[in-house]
Amino acid sequence: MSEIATNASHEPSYLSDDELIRGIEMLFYAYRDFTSDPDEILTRYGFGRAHHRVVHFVGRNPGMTVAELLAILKVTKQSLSRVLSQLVSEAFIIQEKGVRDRRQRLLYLSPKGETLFEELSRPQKDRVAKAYRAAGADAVAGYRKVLEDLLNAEERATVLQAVDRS
Amino acid sequence: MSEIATNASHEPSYLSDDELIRGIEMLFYAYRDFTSDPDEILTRYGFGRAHHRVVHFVGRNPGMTVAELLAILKVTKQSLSRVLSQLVSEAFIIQEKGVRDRRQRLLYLSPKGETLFEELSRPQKDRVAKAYRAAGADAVAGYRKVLEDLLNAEERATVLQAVDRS
DNA sequence: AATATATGTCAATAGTGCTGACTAAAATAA
DNA sequence: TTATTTTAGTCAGCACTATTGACATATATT
Repeated sequence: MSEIATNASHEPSYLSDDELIRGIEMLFYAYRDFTSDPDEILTRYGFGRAHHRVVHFVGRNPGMTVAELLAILKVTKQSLSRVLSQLVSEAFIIQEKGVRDRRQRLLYLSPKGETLFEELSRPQKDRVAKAYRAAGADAVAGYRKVLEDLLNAEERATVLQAVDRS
Repeated sequence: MSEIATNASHEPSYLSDDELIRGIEMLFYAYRDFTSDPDEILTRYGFGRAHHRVVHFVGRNPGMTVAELLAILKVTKQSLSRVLSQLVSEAFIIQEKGVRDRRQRLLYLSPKGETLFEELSRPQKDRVAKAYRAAGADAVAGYRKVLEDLLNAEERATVLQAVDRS
C-alpha cells in the first residue's frame, strides 16, 4: 500500500485515508443534490443535463465557438451535435457565422434561451448562496481553493480563465 | 429578479451573481476531472460509473442492504438491478441473506471486488490528497463545510451519518 | 492547387436511467 | 392462521447521453 493508505502518523489528520474518502463522497453527494433542481425543470422542456450544460456555457460565453464548447464539456462533437441541433431548431440557441473565420458557428442564447438559462440557474444560485451564507467567507475561500486544486493541472489555467472571464 | 440576482451592494462580494455562478462552474469542472481517472480504469473492466458507485458504497458499508444502497444512489431498483447483477455474476460483489430478515440481500465486496475498489479509489484519493496538501487545513475545513451546506437539508443528517460511519 | 481546419451528419453501439407490471419470499398485523 | 406489507428480483420497453468511425462541406492557410 502507498504511504497515503497507511497514513503515517506524521500526516495531518485531514490526509488520513478515511478523510480522503470522505472528501470523495462529499463531492459525490453535493453534485448529486446540486443537479436535482435543474433536472426537474429540464424534464418539463423535454431536455436533459446535456442541454443544460450547453445553455449554461453559451449563456456565460456568448459568441463562443463549437470547438470551445467541446473543449469545456470534453465530449465528442457527435455527442454535442444532437443536443445543439435540438437547441438551435427549437430556437433556444442562435448560430452566427464568424466574421473573422466564416467556418465558425458562433453561439448565442436567444431571448428564449436566456429565459431558460435564468430558470435553470436560479435554484442553483440560490443553493450556492444559501451554502455560502451558512459557511461564511473563509469557508467559501477554502471551498474554491480546494476545488481549484482538484482540477487536472494541465487544465487549471484554462478553467480559471474561463471562470474569470466575466 | 430576486435580491440574489441583483446583488444589492450590502452583500459580501462572494454572494454576487457572478461569484455564485463561478461556484456552480467550479463544482462542474471539479466533478468532471474527478471522474476521469476512474472512468479510464472502468473501461478496461467493461464497467461504467454506475458500477463504480456500487463498488464504492458497498466497499465503504459492508453488509449494507439493497434498499440502503438505493437510498444513497437515488436511482430506481430497476436501474441498480442491471449493474448489481453484473457485479454479482462476475464475482466482484457477494450477496448474503440477512440473518435478522432473510429477504434482505446483504452486500459485500469479494477479494476481487476489494481489489477493484482499491484500484478505483487510489487515483481519487491521490487527487484529493494533493489538493488538500496544496490548499491547507483551513481551506479543507471550508471545502467540507460548503459541500455539506450544499446538500439538500432533509438529507444532510443521513449523508453525514453515512460519511461518518467509519 | 494542395492541405488543414471548423463544423456537420449518418450509422452503429454502449451505458445509464426511467416506468410499468409482475413474481417470490418473508415479516408483521389482524 | 390468514391477510397485508415489506424487501428484493426480473422482464419488457423506452429515452437520454455518450462513444467511434466514416464521410461531406465550406473556408482558411500555405
